[in-house]
Amino acid sequence: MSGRPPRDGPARSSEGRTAARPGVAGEGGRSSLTDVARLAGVSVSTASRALRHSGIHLVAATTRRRVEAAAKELGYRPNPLARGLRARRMDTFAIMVHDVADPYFAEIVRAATSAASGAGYLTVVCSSDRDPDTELRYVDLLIDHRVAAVLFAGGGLEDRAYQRAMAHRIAAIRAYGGAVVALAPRVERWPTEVTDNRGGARLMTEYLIGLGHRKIAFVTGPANVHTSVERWRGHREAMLAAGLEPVMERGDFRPEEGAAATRRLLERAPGFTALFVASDTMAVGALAELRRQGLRVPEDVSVAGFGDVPGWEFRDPPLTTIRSNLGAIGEAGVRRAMSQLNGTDKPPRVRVHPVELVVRDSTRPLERV
Amino acid sequence: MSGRPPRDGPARSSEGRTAARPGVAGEGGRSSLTDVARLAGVSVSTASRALRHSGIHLVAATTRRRVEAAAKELGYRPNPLARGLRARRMDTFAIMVHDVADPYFAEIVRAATSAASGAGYLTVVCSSDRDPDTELRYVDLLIDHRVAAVLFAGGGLEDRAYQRAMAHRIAAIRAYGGAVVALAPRVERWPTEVTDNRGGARLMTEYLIGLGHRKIAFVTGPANVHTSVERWRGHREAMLAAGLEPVMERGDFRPEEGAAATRRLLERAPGFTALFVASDTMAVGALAELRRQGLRVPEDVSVAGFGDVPGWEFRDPPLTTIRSNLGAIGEAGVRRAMSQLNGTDKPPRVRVHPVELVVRDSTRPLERV
DNA sequence: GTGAAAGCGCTAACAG
DNA sequence: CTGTTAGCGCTTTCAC
Repeated sequence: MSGRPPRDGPARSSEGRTAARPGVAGEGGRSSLTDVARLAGVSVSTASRALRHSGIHLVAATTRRRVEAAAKELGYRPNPLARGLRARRMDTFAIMVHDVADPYFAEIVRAATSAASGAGYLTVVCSSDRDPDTELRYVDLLIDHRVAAVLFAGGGLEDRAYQRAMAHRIAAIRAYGGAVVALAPRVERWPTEVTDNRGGARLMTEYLIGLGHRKIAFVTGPANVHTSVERWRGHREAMLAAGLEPVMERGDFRPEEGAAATRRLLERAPGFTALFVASDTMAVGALAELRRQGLRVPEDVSVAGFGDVPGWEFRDPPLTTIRSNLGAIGEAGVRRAMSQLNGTDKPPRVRVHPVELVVRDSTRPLERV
Repeated sequence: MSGRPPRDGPARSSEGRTAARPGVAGEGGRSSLTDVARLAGVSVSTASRALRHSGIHLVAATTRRRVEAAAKELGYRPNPLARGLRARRMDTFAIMVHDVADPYFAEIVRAATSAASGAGYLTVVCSSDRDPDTELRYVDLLIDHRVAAVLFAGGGLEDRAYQRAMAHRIAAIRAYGGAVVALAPRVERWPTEVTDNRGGARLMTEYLIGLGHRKIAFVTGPANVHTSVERWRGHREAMLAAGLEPVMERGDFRPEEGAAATRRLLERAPGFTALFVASDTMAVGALAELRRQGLRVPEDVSVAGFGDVPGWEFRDPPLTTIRSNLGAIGEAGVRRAMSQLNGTDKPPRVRVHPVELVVRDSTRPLERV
């Protein structure tokens, strides 16, 4: 029973290069269940049962031990493709983001891929550039590959045609037993793990008002992204509740656009003493623009962000912002997908993750002149 | 020939929910090659040939047209799992990074996933946290999944045990026809697309020397990462060539560590007039630390980075840095993998991508007192 | 408790 | 040029 196991399958010549070393893991999963069964002296089906349903007793204890020993000796690793073909579904996740290079999404991706790999799942990352067609094409590919779950990290797009097209695809995913999770607000009624966009925006606005600011300008994301809508809604509510007039401009979540929106605000509504940019990424651009125009932060204008991307506390000035726990959302998304897959998902459908106000140096009380 | 195609396979009850709508794409790839063949009135193998080898004429033109029409009518999409099982390899890429949340890697990932998807490939992202074991476990999973290629975006680790373990796995990948590409310096002799780390470090150092600086401090990455070694080497060469004494500290590419290394440098070798931090990410930390210690940039000390992560030109002060074209490297990596897969890869094995000196506001000529 | 057999969807000999 | 056959590696009836 020592040395190389017998193998009479169609051996490819190149296979000889890496000689099978029994017991050494990571040799590339070269021996199949057939090999294991043969070495253990049982049929393939028994081997399958022994290795798979380790909980239930479908197989005699001694047989199971023999199979397990054989598997270990051969360094057996099941072939996920064969399994997936049979099960009509792969043990693979996918995460859809608007832009992986945006630190906000990168952080979610980091947490999600890490959580998934902990459960032995690989994660496909799709960066859609916020383009509906690209996103739909990606989803088609994901369906072809029968991924177990798709996590949509970006806010939904408010576009009827896109939503209809997406609905068909989601039905297809569900049809083969796949799961879908939203990590940002969407019209579709999917299981959702989301940051408290509206509450966070309200919280920050109330904080600024509490500092004595009355003329507060606001920069949000694109009108067709649900996340932007929620943040704008929260800000607006707080402003109106305080009897203040909201002033808003939009960017597309990139620093350049944060700068451009700030420029427009400076022209359209000069004299604001606080600027709330509902995205840290855009806030960087806003700070640059204010500097360019000779305005000091926070002396001349207080600036607040949203998101609190880790590592950004090193900027100058350190930004007051709303901290969303991006890592928690990524992990929760994976857990949520898992529980859908094994049928243990429970209400509530939408789980809102609390945010936290982080006060740093970019905001200060309004000095009454 | 209208309406629902006949289908006598074992229909699952849930399948009725999304009725097959012939001609409508994206229905989830529900009809198989068997369905197409039946509709076209040919055998499965003929259908396969007609759809696959569209270039060569293995099939009569009329037959092909009939098959293509049937495929289109059914919205047929080949099942990559079945194909992969047969071909012993999937049409999927993987990219291994030290940390997806590091903008440096995020940018490479963005470019690579985008290039891959252009060719119809999905991309699995693995974030190893610079941990050899995590990385090896990931590679095992990738091998199980028979990914077509693995792109290693992070510098290799200088650890014999890790290198040996990796060598076995790479052999396994090659054994099934998979490709491997390095996007950073490594001891392993893989096809490589890499930024000019050494030349870039030399270039920046010469620039600083040209500004009149004589006491130049240097921060590089971890000693066991090959990228760090290259940058340190370039810096050292330029310093010695100018008859100057190099002073170096190490960080681990995170801002916190950039700050810590700077602090150590300030203690150990106070009085330097220029600080070259061989990573933009760490430079952010360095800037924060200098500020904390009351040193102005660039008045008191010039600071230079390495990498030029897009979007970071908005920081204060805008950083003088070495621009690596991260996007180009990501794309080149995918192209390189492709050419290995179809056997058209050509020398040179290592392709070095040129860098560019980007002068901004964080450096200035030394003022002779 | 175990084995034989069928089949997931596709491709590639091998005949004809 | 096209059909028949034989798997890729695994899981799951269905018998015994």
